[in-house]
Amino acid sequence: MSNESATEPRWLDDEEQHAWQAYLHATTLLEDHLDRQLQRDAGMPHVYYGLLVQLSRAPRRRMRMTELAQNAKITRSRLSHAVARLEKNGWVQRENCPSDKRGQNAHLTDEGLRILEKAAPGHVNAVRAAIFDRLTPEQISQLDEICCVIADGLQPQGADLPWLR
Amino acid sequence: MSNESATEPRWLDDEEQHAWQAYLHATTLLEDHLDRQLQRDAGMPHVYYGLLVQLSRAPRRRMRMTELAQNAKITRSRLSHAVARLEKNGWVQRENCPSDKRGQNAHLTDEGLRILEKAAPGHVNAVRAAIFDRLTPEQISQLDEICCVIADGLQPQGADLPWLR
DNA sequence: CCAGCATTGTTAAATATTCAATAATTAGCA
DNA sequence: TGCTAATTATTGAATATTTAACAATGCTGG
Repeated sequence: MSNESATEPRWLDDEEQHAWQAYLHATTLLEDHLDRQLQRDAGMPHVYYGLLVQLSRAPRRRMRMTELAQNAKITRSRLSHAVARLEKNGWVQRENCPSDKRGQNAHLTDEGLRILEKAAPGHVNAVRAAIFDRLTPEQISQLDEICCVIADGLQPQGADLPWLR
Repeated sequence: MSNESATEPRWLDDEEQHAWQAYLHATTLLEDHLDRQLQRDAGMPHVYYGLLVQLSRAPRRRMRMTELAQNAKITRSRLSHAVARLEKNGWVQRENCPSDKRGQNAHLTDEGLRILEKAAPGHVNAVRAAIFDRLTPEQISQLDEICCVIADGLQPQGADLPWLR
């Protein structure tokens, strides 16, 4: 009768605590850094840039809103707002989906592609400088594996929906 | 004269690309997950929770605004807004700093501490479930090391200010 | 067919964050 | 001392995100 696990959780030990702190510091510093870099050089936050990248890789530079949101790991609502803004910039255009009257396709415009190509080198540089030029090849593959484990655990992987909220 | 590095950046190779994608997915999924968990269980986003944690560990549960911002890796402006909100909740209180008339101390109130203690178990659980229960001890120390490297590279480490923006 | 349920994408309002500018104070130094 | 630069913290406005609700359309079983 000495098991109090119901009321007393398993706290993090020193190593876990340290790793967790390091993780928080690294991720927040990096995200801030990339946001500023892209805001300055391309006029958009990192997430928006990621959307353009996704679209640029899609067939005909088009993607359904839901699929785009899934790939970028953001909610549909957030995507709606983001695309509205990108559309105002002329970088993305919305189109009705032919096969589903509810659907919309986001289309990366020529101008959007130009902006993306202009921003890409600086962005890769920043990512390299922050990560890949500082880690050994072993560490890169460790990071990859670790992140996959974490991401797998957070994806509603059983079902493919409603995936996020 | 075949070096075009000035115009053509070193793009990420396949492994780097994969690791980068995994990193982005893991970090955004995790941050969203923790934000929702804490918003639901404690009525505040993850960053705000982190501020309360910092204060709870500080001597007399008090800390100068700038120091708090540094520890949490956020801007002073963001902290000002955050503390304003936490103060409205009654969880934090601002006090004039005795030794520097410009300064303010943020003080974690008794009620703030109660809220924190109530929220902590669920939060640790969530962090454990997402990370530490899924990684091997080796991976945990790898993650620690990797994150330290990344964070070190992004800190204006030479000077201790202006540290963020 | 069609009634109900699910999915798609959007919206408004509340909340949070960034950015630039500001007032107040302190520190450095001629 | 007195002057300038730097530091502290805040503010307002612009931007971004969350949350819950919604309209429109699609799907499915009776």
